[in-house]
Amino acid sequence: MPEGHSVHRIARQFDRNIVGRTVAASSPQGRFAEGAAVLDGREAVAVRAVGKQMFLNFEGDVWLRVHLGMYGAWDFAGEVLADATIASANGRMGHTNQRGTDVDRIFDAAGENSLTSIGAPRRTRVRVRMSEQTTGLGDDGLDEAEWPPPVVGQVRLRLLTDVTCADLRGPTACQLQTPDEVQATIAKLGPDPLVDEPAAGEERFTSVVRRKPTPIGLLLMDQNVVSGIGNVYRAEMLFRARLNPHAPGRDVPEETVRELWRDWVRLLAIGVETGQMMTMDDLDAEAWRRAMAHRDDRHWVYHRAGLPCRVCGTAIVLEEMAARKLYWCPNCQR
DNA sequence: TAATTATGACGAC
DNA sequence: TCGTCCTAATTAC
Repeated sequence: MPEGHSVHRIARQFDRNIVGRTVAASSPQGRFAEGAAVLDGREAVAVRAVGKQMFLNFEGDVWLRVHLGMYGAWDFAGEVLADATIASANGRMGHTNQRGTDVDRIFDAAGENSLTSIGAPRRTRVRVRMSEQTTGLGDDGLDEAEWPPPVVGQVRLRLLTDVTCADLRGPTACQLQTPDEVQATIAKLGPDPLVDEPAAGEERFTSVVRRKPTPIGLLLMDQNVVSGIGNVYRAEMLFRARLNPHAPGRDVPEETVRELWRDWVRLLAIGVETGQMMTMDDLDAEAWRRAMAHRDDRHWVYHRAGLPCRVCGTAIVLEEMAARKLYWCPNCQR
């Protein structure tokens, strides 16, 4: 269940581990058999992330478009070169675990959860979702692990290089596109701070929001207005701006709208760096450490219905907005 | 074992 | 505004 930061991190994983390699592609589940057949044997040549979508380019002008939706995820297994700036050795991407990272159950050479990799980029042997049948690990970690890894559950698409396995399950979209179709898809999306020039993005975002009668709480979630914001970032950004979710876009002061964009630039960067939707970044070092360690200490309002507002003590309200849960403080956000 | 939940988005009224 | 699709982890019974 990724918002924009996860997709950018996933794209980086593909850049490091899949791009530049020839893949064996298959659809164990069968629902993407035709597409997998087209990809099979091709070299991945580039990857792009825009908002919540990832585009993987293969030789021959073939593109794979993936949108994870609410429960989609990529599982990486085998030898995975971790990015130093990706603070964790990444296995499962797209989902969050209870600690709130977008990594789930990574097993290192010692067979224990490994959530930290600091320093220069390095090769990390990772294994996700060890089954009961998994035998003991050798000195070198996963020498005795099966290769390729056994398929577990509903795998829509498996991309296999000599050393790395990437399994896709549960995506809301997984399709092949021509270069023109990729362009058309991206053209419909609102600005993404990591794709567009921040200043240009700010202009686009501001001018659209300031024209609409739509509640700002809906506009932030509208991927045609701004890319990558989901239900968590939406609630948190509105609180950080002390903004009433129901305020029509055109009634929000221009400077406030610009500040919303700049806040998204900031939060997305932190999210990509840490792998966590850390929205309480204005904290001292100790509070930051605590927030990073405990998922429950990480948000101002998200998932805090009925709990006292961290600023004023008023009970956080939960309401439905466009069939999604919206959390906000009726006192702070007037 | 079943119900519930989830960080999305689309199409039919 | 509603129903629908995608899947697995967590919680309730």
